[in-house]
Amino acid sequence: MTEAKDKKSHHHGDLRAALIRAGIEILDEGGAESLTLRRCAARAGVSHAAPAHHFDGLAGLRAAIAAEGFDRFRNKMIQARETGDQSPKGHILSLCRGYLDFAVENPALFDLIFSCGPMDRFEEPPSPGDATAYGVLRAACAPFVPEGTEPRVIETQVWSLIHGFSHLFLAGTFGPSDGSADHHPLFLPVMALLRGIGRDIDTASAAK
Amino acid sequence: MTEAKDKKSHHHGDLRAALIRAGIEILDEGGAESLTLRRCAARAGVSHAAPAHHFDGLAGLRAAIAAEGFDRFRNKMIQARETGDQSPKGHILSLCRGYLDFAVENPALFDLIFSCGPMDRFEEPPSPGDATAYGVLRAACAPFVPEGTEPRVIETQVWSLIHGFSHLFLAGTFGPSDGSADHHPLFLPVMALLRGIGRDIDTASAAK
DNA sequence: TATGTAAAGTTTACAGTGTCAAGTTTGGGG
DNA sequence: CCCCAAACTTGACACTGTAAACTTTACATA
Repeated sequence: MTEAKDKKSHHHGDLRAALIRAGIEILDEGGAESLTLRRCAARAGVSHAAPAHHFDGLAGLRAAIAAEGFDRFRNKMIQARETGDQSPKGHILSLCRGYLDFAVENPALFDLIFSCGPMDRFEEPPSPGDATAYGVLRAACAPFVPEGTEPRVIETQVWSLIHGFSHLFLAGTFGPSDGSADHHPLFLPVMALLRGIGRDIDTASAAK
Repeated sequence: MTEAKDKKSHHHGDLRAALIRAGIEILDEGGAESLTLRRCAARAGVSHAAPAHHFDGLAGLRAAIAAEGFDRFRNKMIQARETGDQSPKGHILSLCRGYLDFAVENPALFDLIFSCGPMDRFEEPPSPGDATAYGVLRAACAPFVPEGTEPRVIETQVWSLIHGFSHLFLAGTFGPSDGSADHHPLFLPVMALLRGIGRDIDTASAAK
């Protein structure tokens, strides 16, 4: 009856995917507070207890939505990386642009992604290459890693800077967003901090 | 009956403060999900509808708790600033240490602070001086602001970097926290990015 | 083909939740 | 002394997550 892919076709087709889709819609229509098991079920056209057969309660649904959001996040960054110039610096800057764009366009989903426990870790490298969102960042950072330095240091610097800016921007810390301009005027100046990336780290003067 | 400061002493003493206190306790015992109007009321020893006379619903209580948390946050940073060495760089590094410490020690409260809309803004300067949390940051950043540069740029760089690191650390992105060490091993290396602070900003190569 | 079985979905029920509308107590000012 | 408004209680309602029992369906197997 309903068009199903081919995954599981007992009754609904694939209710699991439908529930995740419904959840994401609800999320960016009404924010995090309005994400509800019963509402997702209603939008998917099933009874309120149906999701229990696919997710471990509301927490399970949120985790599944976060995983799907993480996928979209990765695709956004892959796409963003290719729009900038082809210099290593251009790669990183375009990546950060994509990061901020995704956060602004999907604020509730963005928050959820970082509220459901870690998706994947630096410790676990992308399976073949660039499979994970962190893998995308890692590849962009690679040219800036000095010999003998742990890549994670550079990656964490970039990641922290763009994530902090995006999160604070979303929280309204930098003032009301103009809405007109596609980006906050502080974006480029803040990213300029990455100029000094990859140099030696003087832990000596910072240790005390 | 109960010991009251002297604010309002109709029945309870000062229920408002008691509810905020109860809320913070509940928050770091059971996390954000367990913060409930009825639970706060019960812990404060009043009926479930009593909070309605002091806060505008659950959102109002959360906002009040966030405001109180913001105060503690500011005090933590003021205190942290004075523990480091007296160099400008020491000021900033100690401040960032305090930032991360607060986030780790009060994760739910930290999240709440940045989930209830902006507390104060860069636009509104600290009343006389250093009154707000941003004022503390501003003072620490002041020595690094080159002549003719907008102070907000430097402040936003520092703020974004330490906030992003703290938030990602809390989210578990950097892997499970050891728990043993007082800080994550990446903290100092990441903060080393601030070495290059205050220099000219080459918007030219970053514009494209 | 007939049948049994397990998954998928429904229905019912229950404890908590926020919120509103009343009622009740209390304290202080006319 | 009395009255009134603020502080608090009580009761109710809609909504939520969750668990249990029940019904339907699709598929494997005999």
